[in-house]
Amino acid sequence: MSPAKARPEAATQTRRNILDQASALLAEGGPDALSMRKLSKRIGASTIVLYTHFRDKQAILDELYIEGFERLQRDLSAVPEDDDPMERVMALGRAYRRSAVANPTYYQLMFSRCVPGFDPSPDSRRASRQAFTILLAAVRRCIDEGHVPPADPAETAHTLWGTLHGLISLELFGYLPPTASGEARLERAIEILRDGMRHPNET
Amino acid sequence: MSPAKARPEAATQTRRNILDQASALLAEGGPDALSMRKLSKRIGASTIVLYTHFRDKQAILDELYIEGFERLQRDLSAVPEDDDPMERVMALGRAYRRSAVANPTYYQLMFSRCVPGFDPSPDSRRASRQAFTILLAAVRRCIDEGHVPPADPAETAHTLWGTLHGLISLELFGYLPPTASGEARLERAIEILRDGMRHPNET
DNA sequence: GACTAAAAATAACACTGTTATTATTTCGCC
DNA sequence: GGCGAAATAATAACAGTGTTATTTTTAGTC
Repeated sequence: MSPAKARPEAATQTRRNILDQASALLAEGGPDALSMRKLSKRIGASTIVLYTHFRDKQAILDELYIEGFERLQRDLSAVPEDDDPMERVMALGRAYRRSAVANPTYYQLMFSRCVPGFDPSPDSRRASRQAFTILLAAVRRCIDEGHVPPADPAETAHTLWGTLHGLISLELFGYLPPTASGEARLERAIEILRDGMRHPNET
Repeated sequence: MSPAKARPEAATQTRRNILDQASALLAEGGPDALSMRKLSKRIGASTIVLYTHFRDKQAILDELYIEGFERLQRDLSAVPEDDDPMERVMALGRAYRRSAVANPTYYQLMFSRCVPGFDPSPDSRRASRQAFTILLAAVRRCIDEGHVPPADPAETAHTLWGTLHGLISLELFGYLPPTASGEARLERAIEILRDGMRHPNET
Protein backbone atom coordinates (compact mmCIF):
# COMPACT_ATOMS: atom_id res chain seq x y z
CA MET A 1 0.00 0.00 0.00
CA SER A 2 1.34 3.40 -0.88
CA PRO A 3 1.61 6.10 1.75
CA ALA A 4 -1.00 8.11 -0.12
CA LYS A 5 -3.59 5.43 0.57
CA ALA A 6 -2.66 4.91 4.18
CA ARG A 7 -2.63 8.48 5.49
CA PRO A 8 -3.31 10.71 2.55
CA GLU A 9 -2.94 14.10 4.17
CA ALA A 10 0.23 13.25 6.07
CA ALA A 11 1.79 11.64 3.04
CA THR A 12 1.20 14.58 0.71
CA GLN A 13 2.49 16.86 3.44
CA THR A 14 5.70 14.87 3.71
CA ARG A 15 6.04 14.87 -0.06
CA ARG A 16 5.61 18.62 -0.13
CA ASN A 17 8.15 19.02 2.64
CA ILE A 18 10.71 16.89 0.82
CA LEU A 19 10.32 18.93 -2.35
CA ASP A 20 10.54 22.22 -0.49
CA GLN A 21 13.69 21.22 1.35
CA ALA A 22 15.21 19.83 -1.83
CA SER A 23 14.51 23.09 -3.56
CA ALA A 24 16.05 24.99 -0.66
CA LEU A 25 19.18 22.85 -0.68
CA LEU A 26 19.52 23.34 -4.41
CA ALA A 27 19.15 27.10 -4.06
CA GLU A 28 21.53 27.35 -1.11
CA GLY A 29 24.43 25.21 -2.23
CA GLY A 30 23.86 24.31 -5.83
CA PRO A 31 23.53 20.82 -7.28
CA ASP A 32 26.34 19.43 -5.11
CA ALA A 33 24.50 20.32 -1.95
CA LEU A 34 21.47 18.29 -2.90
CA SER A 35 22.23 14.78 -1.72
CA MET A 36 19.78 12.23 -0.46
CA ARG A 37 21.56 12.05 2.88
CA LYS A 38 21.62 15.79 3.45
CA LEU A 39 18.02 15.98 2.35
CA SER A 40 16.99 13.27 4.77
CA LYS A 41 18.86 15.01 7.61
CA ARG A 42 17.08 18.22 6.67
CA ILE A 43 13.65 16.71 7.03
CA GLY A 44 14.77 14.96 10.21
CA ALA A 45 14.43 11.40 8.99
CA SER A 46 16.30 8.61 7.36
CA THR A 47 17.09 8.31 3.69
CA ILE A 48 14.56 5.54 3.37
CA VAL A 49 11.72 8.01 3.81
CA LEU A 50 12.71 9.70 0.60
CA TYR A 51 12.49 6.40 -1.19
CA THR A 52 9.03 5.60 0.10
CA HIS A 53 7.76 8.85 -1.35
CA PHE A 54 9.87 8.98 -4.50
CA ARG A 55 11.26 6.25 -6.67
CA ASP A 56 14.74 7.77 -6.63
CA LYS A 57 16.61 11.05 -6.72
CA GLN A 58 15.68 11.55 -10.36
CA ALA A 59 12.01 11.53 -9.45
CA ILE A 60 12.55 14.36 -6.98
CA LEU A 61 14.49 16.36 -9.55
CA ASP A 62 11.80 15.65 -12.09
CA GLU A 63 9.20 17.23 -9.84
CA LEU A 64 11.35 20.30 -9.26
CA TYR A 65 11.92 20.49 -13.00
CA ILE A 66 8.19 20.49 -13.65
CA GLU A 67 7.65 23.04 -10.91
CA GLY A 68 10.19 25.27 -12.59
CA PHE A 69 8.29 25.20 -15.84
CA GLU A 70 5.02 25.77 -14.04
CA ARG A 71 6.49 28.88 -12.45
CA LEU A 72 7.72 30.10 -15.80
CA GLN A 73 4.36 29.43 -17.38
CA ARG A 74 2.59 31.23 -14.55
CA ASP A 75 4.86 34.27 -14.91
CA LEU A 76 4.28 34.39 -18.65
CA SER A 77 0.53 33.96 -18.24
CA ALA A 78 0.50 36.93 -15.89
CA VAL A 79 1.59 39.27 -18.67
CA PRO A 80 -1.52 41.27 -19.58
CA GLU A 81 -2.89 41.30 -23.07
CA ASP A 82 -1.94 44.27 -25.23
CA ASP A 83 -3.57 45.92 -28.22
CA ASP A 84 -0.22 45.90 -29.98
CA PRO A 85 0.76 42.25 -30.51
CA MET A 86 4.41 43.20 -31.12
CA GLU A 87 4.50 44.99 -27.80
CA ARG A 88 3.04 41.92 -26.15
CA VAL A 89 5.82 39.73 -27.53
CA MET A 90 8.36 42.13 -26.10
CA ALA A 91 6.59 42.16 -22.75
CA LEU A 92 6.71 38.36 -22.72
CA GLY A 93 10.44 38.55 -23.33
CA ARG A 94 10.93 40.82 -20.35
CA ALA A 95 8.76 38.59 -18.18
CA TYR A 96 10.75 35.54 -19.27
CA ARG A 97 13.99 37.12 -18.13
CA ARG A 98 12.51 38.32 -14.85
CA SER A 99 11.23 34.84 -14.12
CA ALA A 100 14.56 33.21 -14.95
CA VAL A 101 16.65 35.66 -12.95
CA ALA A 102 14.30 35.36 -9.99
CA ASN A 103 14.73 31.57 -9.92
CA PRO A 104 18.26 30.97 -11.22
CA THR A 105 18.57 27.56 -9.64
CA TYR A 106 15.35 26.36 -11.19
CA TYR A 107 16.37 27.83 -14.50
CA GLN A 108 19.68 25.99 -14.33
CA LEU A 109 17.93 22.74 -13.55
CA MET A 110 15.55 23.28 -16.45
CA PHE A 111 18.04 24.21 -19.12
CA SER A 112 21.50 22.99 -18.21
CA ARG A 113 22.38 19.47 -17.21
CA CYS A 114 23.63 20.67 -13.87
CA VAL A 115 22.83 17.53 -11.92
CA PRO A 116 24.81 14.46 -12.93
CA GLY A 117 22.71 11.77 -14.48
CA PHE A 118 19.56 13.82 -14.47
CA ASP A 119 17.60 13.58 -17.67
CA PRO A 120 14.05 14.88 -17.50
CA SER A 121 11.41 12.26 -18.19
CA PRO A 122 9.26 12.45 -21.33
CA ASP A 123 6.36 13.70 -19.23
CA SER A 124 8.48 16.51 -17.88
CA ARG A 125 9.61 17.50 -21.32
CA ARG A 126 6.02 17.64 -22.43
CA ALA A 127 5.31 20.02 -19.55
CA SER A 128 8.23 22.13 -20.68
CA ARG A 129 6.77 22.63 -24.12
CA GLN A 130 3.62 24.05 -22.59
CA ALA A 131 5.39 27.21 -21.53
CA PHE A 132 6.56 27.69 -25.07
CA THR A 133 3.03 27.72 -26.46
CA ILE A 134 2.38 31.10 -24.83
CA LEU A 135 5.25 32.60 -26.79
CA LEU A 136 4.07 30.82 -29.91
CA ALA A 137 0.53 32.15 -29.64
CA ALA A 138 1.82 35.70 -29.27
CA VAL A 139 3.97 35.37 -32.38
CA ARG A 140 1.09 33.84 -34.29
CA ARG A 141 -1.06 36.86 -33.48
CA CYS A 142 1.64 39.15 -34.89
CA ILE A 143 1.47 37.23 -38.12
CA ASP A 144 -2.32 37.14 -38.21
CA GLU A 145 -2.55 40.90 -37.75
CA GLY A 146 0.00 41.48 -40.48
CA HIS A 147 2.90 42.81 -38.42
CA VAL A 148 5.15 39.90 -39.29
CA PRO A 149 5.51 38.16 -42.68
CA PRO A 150 3.59 34.89 -42.82
CA ALA A 151 6.44 32.50 -42.15
CA ASP A 152 6.23 29.44 -39.90
CA PRO A 153 5.33 30.98 -36.53
CA ALA A 154 7.15 28.22 -34.67
CA GLU A 155 10.40 29.06 -36.43
CA THR A 156 10.09 32.70 -35.49
CA ALA A 157 9.13 31.86 -31.93
CA HIS A 158 12.13 29.58 -31.66
CA THR A 159 14.42 32.40 -32.68
CA LEU A 160 12.85 34.54 -30.01
CA TRP A 161 13.11 31.85 -27.39
CA GLY A 162 16.68 31.09 -28.39
CA THR A 163 17.73 34.68 -27.98
CA LEU A 164 16.05 35.01 -24.61
CA HIS A 165 17.50 31.77 -23.35
CA GLY A 166 20.94 32.45 -24.79
CA LEU A 167 21.34 35.86 -23.22
CA ILE A 168 20.00 34.72 -19.86
CA SER A 169 22.16 31.62 -19.95
CA LEU A 170 25.31 33.59 -20.75
CA GLU A 171 24.38 36.09 -18.07
CA LEU A 172 23.79 33.48 -15.37
CA PHE A 173 26.98 31.72 -16.35
CA GLY A 174 29.01 34.91 -16.05
CA TYR A 175 30.04 35.29 -19.66
CA LEU A 176 28.64 38.76 -20.11
CA PRO A 177 30.28 41.77 -18.45
CA PRO A 178 28.27 43.07 -15.51
CA THR A 179 28.79 46.64 -16.73
CA ALA A 180 25.47 46.95 -18.50
CA SER A 181 22.40 45.59 -16.78
CA GLY A 182 21.01 42.36 -18.10
CA GLU A 183 17.68 44.07 -18.40
CA ALA A 184 18.99 46.76 -20.74
CA ARG A 185 20.85 44.17 -22.78
CA LEU A 186 17.71 42.14 -23.24
CA GLU A 187 15.77 45.24 -24.17
CA ARG A 188 18.23 45.96 -26.96
CA ALA A 189 18.06 42.36 -28.15
CA ILE A 190 14.30 42.20 -28.37
CA GLU A 191 14.27 45.53 -30.21
CA ILE A 192 16.60 44.05 -32.82
CA LEU A 193 14.39 41.00 -33.07
CA ARG A 194 11.27 43.09 -33.39
CA ASP A 195 12.78 45.15 -36.21
CA GLY A 196 14.09 42.04 -37.89
CA MET A 197 10.80 40.18 -37.73
CA ARG A 198 8.69 43.11 -38.84
CA HIS A 199 7.33 43.63 -42.31
CA PRO A 200 9.75 45.83 -44.29
CA ASN A 201 7.11 48.45 -45.15
CA GLU A 202 5.98 48.98 -41.58
CA THR A 203 7.25 51.81 -39.37
CA MET B 1 60.83 17.85 -8.56
CA SER B 2 58.00 18.01 -11.00
CA PRO B 3 57.63 15.36 -13.72
CA ALA B 4 58.22 18.04 -16.34
CA LYS B 5 61.71 18.62 -15.00
CA ALA B 6 62.59 14.99 -14.62
CA ARG B 7 61.59 13.55 -18.02
CA PRO B 8 60.04 16.34 -19.98
CA GLU B 9 59.02 14.48 -23.12
CA ALA B 10 57.53 11.49 -21.31
CA ALA B 11 55.71 13.76 -18.89
CA THR B 12 54.09 15.91 -21.56
CA GLN B 13 53.15 12.74 -23.42
CA THR B 14 51.44 11.32 -20.35
CA ARG B 15 49.69 14.61 -19.77
CA ARG B 16 48.49 14.61 -23.35
CA ASN B 17 47.31 11.02 -23.05
CA ILE B 18 45.37 11.79 -19.88
CA LEU B 19 43.63 14.72 -21.53
CA ASP B 20 42.83 12.71 -24.65
CA GLN B 21 41.35 9.83 -22.70
CA ALA B 22 39.44 12.22 -20.46
CA SER B 23 37.99 13.87 -23.53
CA ALA B 24 37.09 10.48 -24.97
CA LEU B 25 35.38 9.37 -21.76
CA LEU B 26 33.43 12.60 -21.66
CA ALA B 27 32.35 12.19 -25.26
CA GLU B 28 31.43 8.52 -24.87
CA GLY B 29 29.50 8.51 -21.65
CA GLY B 30 28.92 12.10 -20.64
CA PRO B 31 30.03 13.76 -17.45
CA ASP B 32 29.15 10.74 -15.31
CA ALA B 33 31.54 8.53 -17.21
CA LEU B 34 34.48 10.76 -16.45
CA SER B 35 35.72 9.60 -13.09
CA MET B 36 39.30 9.59 -11.88
CA ARG B 37 39.20 5.84 -11.39
CA LYS B 38 37.86 5.07 -14.84
CA LEU B 39 40.31 7.51 -16.32
CA SER B 40 43.23 5.88 -14.55
CA LYS B 41 42.11 2.43 -15.69
CA ARG B 42 41.87 3.79 -19.21
CA ILE B 43 45.45 4.95 -19.25
CA GLY B 44 46.51 1.71 -17.57
CA ALA B 45 47.76 3.18 -14.33
CA SER B 46 46.72 4.09 -10.84
CA THR B 47 44.74 7.13 -9.84
CA ILE B 48 47.82 8.63 -8.30
CA VAL B 49 49.33 9.22 -11.73
CA LEU B 50 46.56 11.64 -12.49
CA TYR B 51 47.36 13.57 -9.36
CA THR B 52 51.06 13.85 -10.17
CA HIS B 53 50.23 15.46 -13.48
CA PHE B 54 47.19 17.48 -12.41
CA ARG B 55 46.30 19.09 -9.14
CA ASP B 56 42.84 17.53 -9.15
CA LYS B 57 39.91 16.68 -11.38
CA GLN B 58 39.06 20.33 -11.80
CA ALA B 59 42.47 20.97 -13.35
CA ILE B 60 41.83 18.32 -15.97
CA LEU B 61 38.41 19.76 -16.75
CA ASP B 62 39.93 23.21 -16.90
CA GLU B 63 42.32 22.11 -19.63
CA LEU B 64 39.50 20.53 -21.61
CA TYR B 65 37.49 23.69 -21.16
CA ILE B 66 40.31 25.79 -22.59
CA GLU B 67 40.79 23.35 -25.44
CA GLY B 68 37.12 23.69 -26.25
CA PHE B 69 37.44 27.44 -26.60
CA GLU B 70 40.62 27.08 -28.63
CA ARG B 71 38.74 24.84 -31.04
CA LEU B 72 35.92 27.32 -31.30
CA GLN B 73 38.33 30.15 -31.86
CA ARG B 74 40.17 28.16 -34.53
CA ASP B 75 36.93 27.37 -36.34
CA LEU B 76 35.86 31.00 -36.27
CA SER B 77 39.28 32.18 -37.41
CA ALA B 78 39.04 29.84 -40.39
CA VAL B 79 36.05 31.78 -41.76
CA PRO B 80 37.44 33.72 -44.75
CA GLU B 81 37.17 37.47 -44.95
CA ASP B 82 34.32 38.83 -47.01
CA ASP B 83 33.78 42.08 -48.85
CA ASP B 84 30.34 42.33 -47.30
CA PRO B 85 30.80 42.68 -43.52
CA MET B 86 27.20 41.69 -42.87
CA GLU B 87 27.70 38.51 -44.81
CA ARG B 88 30.81 37.81 -42.78
CA VAL B 89 28.88 38.10 -39.53
CA MET B 90 26.39 35.58 -40.85
CA ALA B 91 29.16 33.26 -41.95
CA LEU B 92 30.63 33.44 -38.45
CA GLY B 93 27.24 32.48 -37.05
CA ARG B 94 27.12 29.41 -39.27
CA ALA B 95 30.66 28.46 -38.34
CA TYR B 96 29.83 28.86 -34.65
CA ARG B 97 26.99 26.40 -34.92
CA ARG B 98 29.01 23.92 -36.97
CA SER B 99 31.77 24.02 -34.38
CA ALA B 100 29.37 23.55 -31.49
CA VAL B 101 27.44 20.71 -33.09
CA ALA B 102 30.67 18.96 -34.09
CA ASN B 103 31.87 19.00 -30.46
CA PRO B 104 28.72 18.80 -28.38
CA THR B 105 30.48 17.47 -25.31
CA TYR B 106 33.01 20.26 -25.33
CA TYR B 107 30.25 22.76 -25.89
CA GLN B 108 28.34 21.40 -22.94
CA LEU B 109 31.42 21.62 -20.75
CA MET B 110 32.00 25.18 -21.87
CA PHE B 111 28.52 26.56 -21.41
CA SER B 112 26.52 24.40 -19.04
CA ARG B 113 27.60 23.37 -15.60
CA CYS B 114 27.43 19.75 -16.56
CA VAL B 115 30.14 18.50 -14.22
CA PRO B 116 29.35 18.82 -10.53
CA GLY B 117 31.56 21.28 -8.76
CA PHE B 118 33.33 22.39 -11.88
CA ASP B 119 33.78 26.13 -12.10
CA PRO B 120 36.25 27.32 -14.73
CA SER B 121 39.23 29.18 -13.33
CA PRO B 122 39.68 32.91 -14.01
CA ASP B 123 42.39 32.07 -16.55
CA SER B 124 40.02 29.80 -18.41
CA ARG B 125 37.34 32.42 -18.47
CA ARG B 126 39.78 34.88 -19.94
CA ALA B 127 40.53 32.39 -22.69
CA SER B 128 36.82 32.08 -23.30
CA ARG B 129 36.46 35.77 -23.96
CA GLN B 130 39.09 35.57 -26.69
CA ALA B 131 36.75 33.67 -28.97
CA PHE B 132 34.18 36.39 -28.53
CA THR B 133 36.51 39.09 -29.83
CA ILE B 134 36.32 37.64 -33.34
CA LEU B 135 32.56 38.14 -33.35
CA LEU B 136 33.01 41.58 -31.85
CA ALA B 137 35.48 42.69 -34.53
CA ALA B 138 33.12 41.57 -37.28
CA VAL B 139 30.25 43.55 -35.77
CA ARG B 140 32.49 46.57 -35.34
CA ARG B 141 33.32 46.50 -39.03
CA CYS B 142 29.62 46.51 -39.87
CA ILE B 143 29.25 49.67 -37.84
CA ASP B 144 32.38 51.28 -39.27
CA GLU B 145 31.20 50.71 -42.80
CA GLY B 146 27.79 52.11 -42.05
CA HIS B 147 25.69 48.97 -42.31
CA VAL B 148 24.66 49.05 -38.68
CA PRO B 149 23.73 52.10 -36.60
CA PRO B 150 26.58 53.23 -34.36
CA ALA B 151 25.48 51.64 -31.11
CA ASP B 152 27.78 49.90 -28.65
CA PRO B 153 29.28 47.08 -30.77
CA ALA B 154 29.65 44.85 -27.73
CA GLU B 155 25.93 45.07 -27.02
CA THR B 156 25.07 44.10 -30.57
CA ALA B 157 27.63 41.30 -30.57
CA HIS B 158 26.20 40.00 -27.32
CA THR B 159 22.76 39.79 -28.87
CA LEU B 160 24.25 37.87 -31.74
CA TRP B 161 26.18 35.55 -29.46
CA GLY B 162 23.16 35.06 -27.23
CA THR B 163 20.99 34.01 -30.13
CA LEU B 164 23.59 31.59 -31.47
CA HIS B 165 24.21 30.10 -28.08
CA GLY B 166 20.55 29.96 -27.17
CA LEU B 167 19.45 28.13 -30.30
CA ILE B 168 22.35 25.70 -30.14
CA SER B 169 21.80 25.11 -26.47
CA LEU B 170 18.09 24.43 -26.92
CA GLU B 171 18.91 22.18 -29.86
CA LEU B 172 21.53 20.16 -28.00
CA PHE B 173 19.23 19.86 -25.04
CA GLY B 174 16.40 18.53 -27.18
CA TYR B 175 13.96 21.37 -26.69
CA LEU B 176 13.49 22.10 -30.35
CA PRO B 177 11.58 19.71 -32.60
CA PRO B 178 13.84 17.78 -34.93
CA THR B 179 11.48 18.42 -37.84
CA ALA B 180 13.38 21.35 -39.27
CA SER B 181 17.14 21.13 -39.43
CA GLY B 182 19.10 23.13 -36.90
CA GLU B 183 21.02 24.66 -39.75
CA ALA B 184 17.92 26.05 -41.44
CA ARG B 185 16.63 27.33 -38.12
CA LEU B 186 19.86 29.17 -37.45
CA GLU B 187 19.80 30.60 -40.95
CA ARG B 188 16.38 32.07 -40.32
CA ALA B 189 17.50 33.48 -36.98
CA ILE B 190 20.57 35.24 -38.32
CA GLU B 191 18.51 36.68 -41.15
CA ILE B 192 16.17 38.20 -38.60
CA LEU B 193 19.12 39.56 -36.67
CA ARG B 194 20.70 40.97 -39.80
CA ASP B 195 17.50 42.77 -40.76
CA GLY B 196 17.02 43.97 -37.19
CA MET B 197 20.53 45.31 -36.84
CA ARG B 198 20.64 46.96 -40.23
CA HIS B 199 20.13 50.64 -40.86
CA PRO B 200 16.43 51.28 -41.63
CA ASN B 201 17.15 52.97 -44.95
CA GLU B 202 19.29 50.14 -46.29
CA THR B 203 17.95 47.41 -48.59
C1' DG C 1 -5.20 -5.57 23.63
C1' DA C 2 -3.73 -8.54 19.57
C1' DC C 3 -2.97 -9.07 14.62
C1' DT C 4 -1.54 -7.39 10.28
C1' DA C 5 0.51 -4.46 7.21
C1' DA C 6 2.83 -0.36 6.15
C1' DA C 7 6.55 2.84 7.20
C1' DA C 8 11.03 3.95 9.22
C1' DA C 9 15.86 2.80 10.88
C1' DT C 10 20.26 0.44 10.60
C1' DA C 11 23.66 -1.14 8.14
C1' DA C 12 25.56 -2.43 4.06
C1' DC C 13 27.06 -2.38 -1.17
C1' DA C 14 29.32 -0.28 -4.87
C1' DC C 15 30.73 3.84 -6.36
C1' DT C 16 32.96 8.72 -6.17
C1' DG C 17 37.37 12.25 -5.35
C1' DT C 18 41.36 12.44 -2.75
C1' DT C 19 45.47 11.31 0.03
C1' DA C 20 48.95 9.03 3.57
C1' DT C 21 51.86 5.42 3.53
C1' DT C 22 54.56 2.19 1.29
C1' DA C 23 57.07 0.31 -2.61
C1' DT C 24 59.22 0.91 -7.00
C1' DT C 25 61.61 2.93 -10.55
C1' DT C 26 64.69 6.21 -12.62
C1' DC C 27 68.33 9.65 -12.67
C1' DG C 28 73.01 11.66 -11.94
C1' DC C 29 77.31 10.45 -10.49
C1' DC C 30 81.36 7.73 -9.51
C1' DG D 1 77.98 -1.28 -13.85
C1' DG D 2 76.57 0.01 -9.26
C1' DC D 3 75.23 3.43 -5.50
C1' DG D 4 72.42 7.01 -3.30
C1' DA D 5 68.92 10.25 -3.82
C1' DA D 6 64.76 11.70 -5.55
C1' DA D 7 60.75 11.37 -8.07
C1' DT D 8 57.04 8.43 -9.47
C1' DA D 9 53.64 4.75 -8.89
C1' DA D 10 50.74 1.33 -6.14
C1' DT D 11 48.00 -0.06 -2.20
C1' DA D 12 44.82 0.91 0.84
C1' DA D 13 42.18 3.97 3.24
C1' DC D 14 38.84 8.10 4.41
C1' DA D 15 34.73 10.50 3.81
C1' DG D 16 31.31 11.18 0.81
C1' DT D 17 27.57 9.65 -2.78
C1' DG D 18 22.86 6.86 -4.44
C1' DT D 19 20.49 2.86 -3.32
C1' DT D 20 18.64 -1.31 -1.01
C1' DA D 21 18.07 -5.82 2.04
C1' DT D 22 17.11 -6.72 6.55
C1' DT D 23 15.27 -5.56 10.84
C1' DT D 24 12.57 -2.84 13.90
C1' DT D 25 8.96 0.21 14.99
C1' DT D 26 4.66 2.24 14.29
C1' DA D 27 -0.20 2.62 12.96
C1' DG D 28 -5.04 0.81 11.76
C1' DT D 29 -8.59 -2.75 12.43
C1' DC D 30 -11.12 -6.17 14.75
